Amino acid sequence: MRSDHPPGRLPEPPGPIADDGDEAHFCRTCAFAGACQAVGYGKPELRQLHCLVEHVGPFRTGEYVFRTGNPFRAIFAVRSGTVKTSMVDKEGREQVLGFYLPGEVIGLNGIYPEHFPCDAIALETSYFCRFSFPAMSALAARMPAVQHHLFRLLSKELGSASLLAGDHSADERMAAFLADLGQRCAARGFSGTRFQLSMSRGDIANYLRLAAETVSRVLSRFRGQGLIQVEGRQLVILDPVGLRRIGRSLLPG
Amino acid sequence: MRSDHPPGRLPEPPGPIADDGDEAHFCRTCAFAGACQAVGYGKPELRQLHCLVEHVGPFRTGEYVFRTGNPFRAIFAVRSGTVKTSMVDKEGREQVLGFYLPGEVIGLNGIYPEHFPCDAIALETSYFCRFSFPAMSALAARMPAVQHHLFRLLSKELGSASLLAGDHSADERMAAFLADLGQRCAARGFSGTRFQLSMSRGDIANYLRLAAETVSRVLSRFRGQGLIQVEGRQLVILDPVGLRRIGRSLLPG
DNA sequence: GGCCTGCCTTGATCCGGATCAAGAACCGCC
DNA sequence: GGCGGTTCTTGATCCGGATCAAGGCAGGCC
Repeated sequence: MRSDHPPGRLPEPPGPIADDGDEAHFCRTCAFAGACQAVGYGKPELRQLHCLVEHVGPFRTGEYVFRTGNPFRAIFAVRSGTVKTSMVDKEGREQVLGFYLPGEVIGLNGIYPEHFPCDAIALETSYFCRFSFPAMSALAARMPAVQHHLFRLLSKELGSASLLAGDHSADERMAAFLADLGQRCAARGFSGTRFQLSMSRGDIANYLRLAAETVSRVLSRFRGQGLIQVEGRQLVILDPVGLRRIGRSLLPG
Repeated sequence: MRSDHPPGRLPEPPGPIADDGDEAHFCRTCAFAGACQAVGYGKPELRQLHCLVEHVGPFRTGEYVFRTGNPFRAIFAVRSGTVKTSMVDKEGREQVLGFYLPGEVIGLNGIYPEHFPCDAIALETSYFCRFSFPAMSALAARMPAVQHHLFRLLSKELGSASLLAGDHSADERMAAFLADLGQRCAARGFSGTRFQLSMSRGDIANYLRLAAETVSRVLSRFRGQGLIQVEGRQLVILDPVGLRRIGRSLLPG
């Protein structure tokens, strides 16, 4: 949801995710921050968690982090940048499954099939923390906090997957999408009301199961209603409450 | 997908799930059979897995196994009968999330929120194995096979949740639904081509994000095409290959 | 028996969003 | 600079499935 190069279009300061933390504190908004805290900083166990992490990147826009069918060996936490995951069905139609921001984890759906069931594609230059899954499982067995954290991550993703399933109007979907994105940006320490859409209209449409033209029209309508301000991929949410109200049937809580 | 009372409408013999197995072999088509095998029958660890299971039921048609908001303490494996899980959104509209057959597990989506995010309702008289989740986690920490099995269950559910998300025609959805159901019945040792729909047309429609009338029409059309035979809730799949072809874009594999 | 209540089916109509089409804005590249 | 490709926007038309409406059928209850 942000460019990792100073683009001159984003009014925020570089942001807290710009770099990973030092050895002691790990990535500041790391996907495993919760687990680390539970373990307790400074404990030897934390060192073990750090040991199985590998920093990978950069992946440039359009590059694959992993591909459908690749053997599942690791999960990835976004360190900076944005990724989309998508499947290509038997008819060759793409199906966007999700967008992931810094601090979020991709690859969990590869555990069961033991191969990644989807592609993960960088939407802008992106960096990741790579967690070897066998190593992580082994560590989880010795550290209940890590195990529980993994269960939680899986379960959380399960919850968000069922949200998109409902039959909702284009307006509801779009509003919920924007409100959710804003909220997730805010949770990562960015502005929750002013951010970049790093994905194309086509990707948004595909994700929301709409046509790209519909996405365009709804955005225009929302702008006309004073809910948002859009200029290309730069977005400002003017009325978060209104947006949230429109999308409330899809939104958690 | 079957009645647990001899209904006289289902030509199959009582079926292998009619009762749980003995102490040593546990439920024959148990959701944790894989974990048990990995542990090795007869090992003391298996005894521990058995210890944390509690057999609950019967739940009569329409009764709740758990409700939205109930504190999450356990997961449930269906021993016999069928369940649907559903959420009620802020507008009061029901949203069916899934149907579960013997050997399948419900409640995993409660881990993260620590409360069940949905209702689980018996569609016919049903029995369950209740696994205390704290106890199960603790056991998982000591038994890698159990831990891995839990990860797999979660990840598998993640995969199936994303299937419904795509935009597919009513015919595709319906065909995929029937083919999937048949396959799951077969995997549990029942007939994969001749079974009871234990859910109403309304529930199917809701699950597939269609109107009940559409479900009715598609079933009639499929019958006309010689794909299936339907009489109330009794279903016979006449052309599994044809059905599978229609629904192939949604079906795994 | 008669009546009521769900559930299911079938027909008629309507509407939201897909699709088709055309043009605008914005690249990167030669 | 000019040019071709991609992305985005907006308008016109079309269609699949929702909605409205009516009737059939089975089970439960008085």
